Amino acid sequence: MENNRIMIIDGSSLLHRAFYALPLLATKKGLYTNGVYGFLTMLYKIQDQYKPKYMCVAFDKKGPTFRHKAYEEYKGTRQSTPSELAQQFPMIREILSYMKIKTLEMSEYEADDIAGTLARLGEEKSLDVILVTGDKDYLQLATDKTKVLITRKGITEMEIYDRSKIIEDYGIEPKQFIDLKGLMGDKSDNIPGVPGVGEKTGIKLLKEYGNLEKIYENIDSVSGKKLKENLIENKQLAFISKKLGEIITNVPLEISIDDLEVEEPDWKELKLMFEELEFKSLLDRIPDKYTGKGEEVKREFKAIQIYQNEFIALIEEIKVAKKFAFKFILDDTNYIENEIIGIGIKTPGNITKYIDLSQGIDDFVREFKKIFEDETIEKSGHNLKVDIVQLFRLEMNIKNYVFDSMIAQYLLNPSQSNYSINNLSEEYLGYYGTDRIELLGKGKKAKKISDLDKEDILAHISFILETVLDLEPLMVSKIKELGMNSLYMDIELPLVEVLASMEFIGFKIDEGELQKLGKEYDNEIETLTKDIYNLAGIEFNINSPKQIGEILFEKLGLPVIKKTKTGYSTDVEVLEKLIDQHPIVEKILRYRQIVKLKSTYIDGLINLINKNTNRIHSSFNQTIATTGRISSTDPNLQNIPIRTEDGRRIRKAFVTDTNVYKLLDGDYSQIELRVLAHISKDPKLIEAFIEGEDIHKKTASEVFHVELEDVTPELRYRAKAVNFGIVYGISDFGLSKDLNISRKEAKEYIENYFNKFKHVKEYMENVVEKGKKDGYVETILNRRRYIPELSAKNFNVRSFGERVAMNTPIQGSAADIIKLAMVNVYAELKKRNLKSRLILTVHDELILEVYIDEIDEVTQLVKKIMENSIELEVPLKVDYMIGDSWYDTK
DNA sequence: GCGTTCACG
DNA sequence: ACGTACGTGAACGCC
Repeated sequence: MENNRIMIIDGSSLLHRAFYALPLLATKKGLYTNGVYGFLTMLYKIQDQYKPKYMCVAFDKKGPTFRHKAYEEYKGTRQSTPSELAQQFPMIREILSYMKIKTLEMSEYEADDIAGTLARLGEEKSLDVILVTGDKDYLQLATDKTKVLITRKGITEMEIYDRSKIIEDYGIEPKQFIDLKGLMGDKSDNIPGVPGVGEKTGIKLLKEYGNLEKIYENIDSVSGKKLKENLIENKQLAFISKKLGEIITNVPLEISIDDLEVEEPDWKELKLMFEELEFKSLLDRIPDKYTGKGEEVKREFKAIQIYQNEFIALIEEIKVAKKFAFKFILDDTNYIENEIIGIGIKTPGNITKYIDLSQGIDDFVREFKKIFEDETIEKSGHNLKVDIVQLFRLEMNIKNYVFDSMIAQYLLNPSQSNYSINNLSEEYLGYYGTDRIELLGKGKKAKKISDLDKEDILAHISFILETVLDLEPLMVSKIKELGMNSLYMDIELPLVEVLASMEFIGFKIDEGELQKLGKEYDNEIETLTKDIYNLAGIEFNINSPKQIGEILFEKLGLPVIKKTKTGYSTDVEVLEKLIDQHPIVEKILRYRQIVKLKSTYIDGLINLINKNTNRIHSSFNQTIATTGRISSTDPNLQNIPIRTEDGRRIRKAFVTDTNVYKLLDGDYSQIELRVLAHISKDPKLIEAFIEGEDIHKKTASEVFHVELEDVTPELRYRAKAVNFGIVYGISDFGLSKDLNISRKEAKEYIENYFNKFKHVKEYMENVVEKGKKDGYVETILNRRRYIPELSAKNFNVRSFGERVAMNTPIQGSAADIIKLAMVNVYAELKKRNLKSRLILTVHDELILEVYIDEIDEVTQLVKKIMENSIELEVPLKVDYMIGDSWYDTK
């Protein structure tokens, strides 16, 4: 800071400008942030440009000012600040405090008076003064030393004025702007001025006479009869207006310029704030070392490496403690087959021990197997699924694991996007250390664990394990407080091992079948490509929606049905409406379909077949879906095609291990509607399920007022759409789009439905109300999801919250139920020592590889467990199929 | 890295 | 009047 500048910002003005310049952005939690974001963007921009030595942000203070005393109507027409903006004032103040930029406010004075005063003080100290604002009134403060920086449009453009620029642009001195205000007034502040005098006339008068006093001294010589009359009649108003418009420069501030010197920000707090507000681009401004790199950790973590001759001592330590936390160190995230580099083990109160396993693991396994399998010793960890997979690889069966901090946090807040150990330690323990991503970097530049110094690995592993043990009592008691102990201990925690097992076993793939299908798809793609080029009369990239748009809507002149942010929409919905208009449309639809199958499901799957096992080992994530569902990646096995025959054939490649296994696929029938019947206690719905009726048919009969036997397939189809809509938190718009009917008609369907299923309607109303009151909604087994959107002012955000409130207990309870079934199936198979095994779940479906001799036993067992893991007001029904491939289990 | 599209429940 | 179905993941184009 070699310069001598002071920058004074009108915070109130700038936040207003930013707020209205940007669309109403909200975070996932529903906090509005657009004003704050725009403010910071501007602040950083000008700070980078001018690098002031001193900075300060002035705010208006609530309550009347001396101007109100002088003139009662001052700012009388001012609209009250919308709450979406009002809530952003505390946010920006908090951020400024972390940036170590002083904020000032004074009762009875406005921000501009504070700015004017500081500008004067700055000039007296011979500083260059820069005033930043969105308010033109500041121009009166400009001098040769004081410059005014005014936002122009949006948030990126600003214009700088000093005295000479103002004279050049307006032809009057800055000080004369005060007189100008007296003449023209200010609508937004309800300053009256002289009627009929605007900026042009005002400036003309001031150029001629100099100031308000001189105008009135020479009033007789003013030209224009009407103008002269107005001036005479409103003399008093003019002088009051001038007084109101004058920014005063002698506010009794209790602070000196020296107090405003810019300091080093509190990076740690700033980072947390930017993360909470989801300001990703601003996070780049946080120096690396505060985003968590090595030497700057607030707490230092130590571990010691031990060797084989110390195993006995460690085992003794564990046996005494009856508890330990552990984590494997792997050289990559593909943990099914990558090298195990080491393991960290920590017992409460003792230093973390690290064992290098890269040179040989057998001795370790021999010594520690009994420890991991000892039911009297508790184990804890973070993201234990990965570690349990390692134990499976080493043929160890973990027993009595009691805490996984990642899973615990997911239950406490399933909406979180990052469950890293660093996040948890910051939130619960107020310290942070070095977690994996920060140690290794991400993307292409990512290092390998094996490239790291031993010191870093030791610090990393001890950070994790120490944190886990510190978190455990805090998080467990929180979970108990919220009534989720059973959900945690009986479902989510045991499920970790189930998922680990499913990943470890994998799904056997017939690669030849995929290759064969791929060739068929390729042939068709080739033909389609030629046809499309011919029909278009030009070769182009059919994979580019942009180019398709150009061909269809510009070259071929088809009508535009809908637009996206970036141009024409060309999605299925649009293309299906255009299908009769040009033969190319049908070809494009078909092309899209086949290319999707080829690239995602043929090429994508082949890529992920494990060469050693000929199996696909997907990852099942337990902490992604906010409703409680499990998700699947690399590959996603939960969206393998089924709806069209062309796609469904992919499932022929999903087979069983050798000839001694078959696939068993059991799925819940209508689980979400059954859950709805249970939680709404709707008698009609409950009765329908108890009687075993076709629920869509029954719905059709009720909604369309026809006898059950008169329900046509078309009516049933519509009723099915209504049922889906109910589960999703229905809207007439959504239903009308789905069924291609008018909104009015859709609305009637919904009204009819709610008239017949009155308790469902009540449930919908009650759950939204409960969500608004408590801030969260719950599933049958007390899984909780917070919905801050429910208290949003914005209609769309709030409506979204309401649909989420209606849907989450339904989708989430269904997830509870299938998870419970998975845990029970897994345990029972183990207990009975069966060879059959669970390999996949698809939300309402369980897939097992069943040993041939066990088919009858396992089928009955799975069906029974799935149907009886929980007792509801309605029966649960499971349909199942057995086959040699997933295709055959239809 | 984001937007579009499309696969599933 | 607002502009919307709920929950996911992968491939691709484009900047």
